[in-house]
Amino acid sequence: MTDTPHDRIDDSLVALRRILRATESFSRELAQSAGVTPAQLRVLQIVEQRDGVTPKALAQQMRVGQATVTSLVDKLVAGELVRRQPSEVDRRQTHVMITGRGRDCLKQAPDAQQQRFVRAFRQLADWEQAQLVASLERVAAMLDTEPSEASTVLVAGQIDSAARDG
Amino acid sequence: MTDTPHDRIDDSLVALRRILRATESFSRELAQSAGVTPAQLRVLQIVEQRDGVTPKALAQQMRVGQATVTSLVDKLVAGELVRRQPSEVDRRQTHVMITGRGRDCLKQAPDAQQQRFVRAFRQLADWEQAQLVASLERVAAMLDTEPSEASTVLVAGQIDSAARDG
DNA sequence: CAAAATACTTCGATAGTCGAAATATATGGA
DNA sequence: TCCATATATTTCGACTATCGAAGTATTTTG
Repeated sequence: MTDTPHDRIDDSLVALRRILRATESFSRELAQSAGVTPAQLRVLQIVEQRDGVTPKALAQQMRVGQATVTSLVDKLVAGELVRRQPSEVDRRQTHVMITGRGRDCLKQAPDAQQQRFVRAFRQLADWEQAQLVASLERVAAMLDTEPSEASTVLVAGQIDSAARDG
Repeated sequence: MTDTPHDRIDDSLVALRRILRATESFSRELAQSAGVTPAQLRVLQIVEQRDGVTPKALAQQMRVGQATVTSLVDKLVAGELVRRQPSEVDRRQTHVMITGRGRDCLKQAPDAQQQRFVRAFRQLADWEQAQLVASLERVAAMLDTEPSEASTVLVAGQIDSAARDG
């Protein structure tokens, strides 16, 4: 037993995979209910938090090419969830700004999964919560060496509402 | 402090997001180094574990449409990583079988990220490992209500090799 | 001021994904 | 037996995400 770390690693990875899958599918649901695709939602979330962010910064934070960002922003602009505003300072740049409709879009997502998580989390004892956070952070550190650019909260809007109304 | 579960939930979600991102990008790297795309790799992993699996089962396990599976299997077949074999019993069905080349493909992936995880994990004390697994499973349960169909190990092939050679 | 760098968009290509329609086979009555 | 219905899969058409390369506009540098 002592010399079978294999099983535990295996279990960890299975659990990680479950987390991954749940989060993926949550992200898909959420995006759908908000009327945008997951990738578009990521952009929208970032733009909400860093209003006026440039496409380049978006690309870096999301770790995709600028061309991709252009195409995603195009779609959000078409849906009037964000708008482009040319920079006054450096006219090569544009700023991506969230619109009222964009904010609404972020707010109104029902997000079954996340509420479930939040609800479950809040029922844990204090020490359990603390331990869970510590464990998660530890795992994250084990996986993620990067300076960890974008640590945009999973779904910023919902956290507030879900965590508050208890 | 006691009435600010907000921060902890927030921290959890940030950590989850980091895990998610790390796993995503790991999955991409891995897939690339194996010469297939992430989605194709998922198929390959499942086929390795359940040799002769049908497209329908694949679709259910991966939670995508059958059309998607067809297209993914097409590509793997083109690369000779799997082959299709018509069922003898029910001739509507086909079985997807992994080839030698497919197995090689799964084995030879370098996977920087995962090795890092495995290495870090194995350096933890016994009780820490146990606790981490418990926490991960707990979080997975909190996120994932489903009967959790596909819990294919994250990357089956690597675990063996990485966990063994210690 | 000309050359090089930078920010962004456009264009063409590939992959994943879906739903609907088509095809082949199986099964269950009458 | 034969037909209607159900099932397994593929094909087809459409859309999104993504990339790299080329193009455009602007800034910085020498």
